Amino acid sequence: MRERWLDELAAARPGLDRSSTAARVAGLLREQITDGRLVPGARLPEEDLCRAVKVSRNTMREAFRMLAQERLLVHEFNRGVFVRRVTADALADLYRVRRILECEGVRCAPDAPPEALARLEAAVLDGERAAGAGRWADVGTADIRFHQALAALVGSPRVDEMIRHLLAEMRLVFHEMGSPREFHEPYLARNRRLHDLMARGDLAAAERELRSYLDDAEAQLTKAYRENERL
Amino acid sequence: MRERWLDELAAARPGLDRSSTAARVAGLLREQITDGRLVPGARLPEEDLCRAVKVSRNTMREAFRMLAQERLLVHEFNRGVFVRRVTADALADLYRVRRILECEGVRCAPDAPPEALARLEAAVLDGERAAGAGRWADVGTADIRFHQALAALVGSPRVDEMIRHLLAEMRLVFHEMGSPREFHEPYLARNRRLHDLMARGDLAAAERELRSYLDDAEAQLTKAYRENERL
DNA sequence: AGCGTAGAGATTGTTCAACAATGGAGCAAT
DNA sequence: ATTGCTCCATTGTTGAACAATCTCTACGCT
Repeated sequence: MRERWLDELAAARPGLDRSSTAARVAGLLREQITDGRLVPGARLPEEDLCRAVKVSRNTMREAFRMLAQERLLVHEFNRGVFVRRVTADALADLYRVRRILECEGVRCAPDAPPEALARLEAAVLDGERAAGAGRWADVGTADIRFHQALAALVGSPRVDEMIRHLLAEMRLVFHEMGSPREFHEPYLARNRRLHDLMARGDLAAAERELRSYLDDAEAQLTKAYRENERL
Repeated sequence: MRERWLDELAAARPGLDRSSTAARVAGLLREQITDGRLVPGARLPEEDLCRAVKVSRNTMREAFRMLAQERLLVHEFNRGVFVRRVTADALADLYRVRRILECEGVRCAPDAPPEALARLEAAVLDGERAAGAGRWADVGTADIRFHQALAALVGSPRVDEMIRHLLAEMRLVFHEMGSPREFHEPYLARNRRLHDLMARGDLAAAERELRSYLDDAEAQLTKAYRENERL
C-alpha cells in the first residue's frame, strides 16, 4: 500500500469542509429537538422559523428535508412540517432493528479495535458518574452513547449512521413520556453488567443479557405508550 | 376493535397521496441512474436539468437532496452533484450490512407470513425465466428483488427501506463494471438453492449458503474493482 | 519545460418577491 | 349535528437576482 497517510487526510477532509447554511440550520433544529425544547407533534411554521434564524424559506426548507430524512421531522404535503411523533408500531420496529444491530455489535466485539471497547466502557462510567451527581438528563445521554458504542463494534460506517438515527428517535420517545429518572436508573446497572460480560469474553451471555435488556425496555415504553394514548 | 376497515383505508392513503414535483423529478433521475443511463461519476449540472425537466432550480435542488440522502448522488459543496462512485471501502461496508440484514431475514423465515416467502420464490422464478429468454438486465433486476424479499422476511419497514437503498447502490456497482451476464448467471442457481433450503426449513444450511454467496460475490466485485482502479 | 499567479467565465449558494394550490376555521343553511 | 360555502393563512413552485466559489486559461517567472 502506498501513501496511507494520504487516505487519512482524505478521510478527515469532510470534517474541515465548511458546511452549507442549511446544514447548520438543521443542526440548530436538531439540537432543539433532541433536547426536548421542541416537543413531538409540534408544528414548525416556515415563516416564523425563517424570521427567527434569518434565512430564506428555501434554505429553511432544505434544513427541513434533512431532518425529515433523519425521521426527526415529518413533512405532510401542503400542511407543513412537524416534530415526529413515534407511534407504538414505529417503536416496535425501532427495537426490532436495535436488536439486530446491537446484538451484531456484541458478536463483533472480539474483532473490534480496543478504542471501540474503550468508548463502551467510557459510556458506562459517564452514566454512573452522572447518576451519582443526580444529572438524569446526562444519564440518558450516556445511555444513548453506550448503545451507540455497542453498535459501533460492528465497525461499519453505515451501521454507525443507522444507530445514530435510531437513537435520535429514541430521544423523541423519551421526551414524549418524560420522567428520565425512573426510566434510566435501572438500566445503569445493566449497562455495567453487559459491558463486564463482554470484557470477560462471554459473548453468549452478553447477547442474552442485551436481548432481555431490550425486551424489558421495549415493554416498559410500550406500556407507557398505551397509557399515554388514552388522552 | 372498532372500525377495522378505517385503519386499512388509512394505511392505503400514502399511496394515493399526490407527491411533490420534487419527488417526481427525483423519481425520474432515480430511474435514469438505476437503469445505467447516468453512469457513476457523471456530473449533473443544475441548469441543464432544469431546462430539460422544466422545473425551477429550487425544486431540482430539492430532488438532488433526496437522491443524495439515498446515496445515489453525492453533493460536493460549491462543485455540484455527481452520480455516486462506490469505492472499494464502501463496497465492503455494503456487503457487511447486507450480511447482517439478509442473514437476519433467513433466521426470521419461520415467523414470516406466507406472502413474504411467496415473493422470494417469485423472484427466483422471474430470474430463471429472464435467463432463459436471455434478458440479462432483467436477471439482475430479479436478483435484486430476491435479496430484497430475503431481507423483507424480517418484517420490519425500516429494514425494508435500508435494503432498498443498499440494493439501489448495488446497481451503481454493477453499472460501474458492466457485463451483467457473466456476473449474474452463476448466482441464479444459488438463489434457487438458497430458497429451497429455506423452504425445507434448514435455516442453518441456508445461512451458511447465503454467507458463502455474499462472500463470493463481494470477492468477485472487489477483484474487478481493483482492476478497474488501475485506469 | 515547469511552476505559481491573476483574472475571466461558469456554476453553485442563497435570498427575495410573487403567484398558484391547498388546508383549516368560521359561518350559514338544512 | 352535518353539509356546503367562503375567506384567510400557509405551503408549493417559480423566476430572477446577487454573492461566493470553482475551473480554466493565459501570462510571467525561474
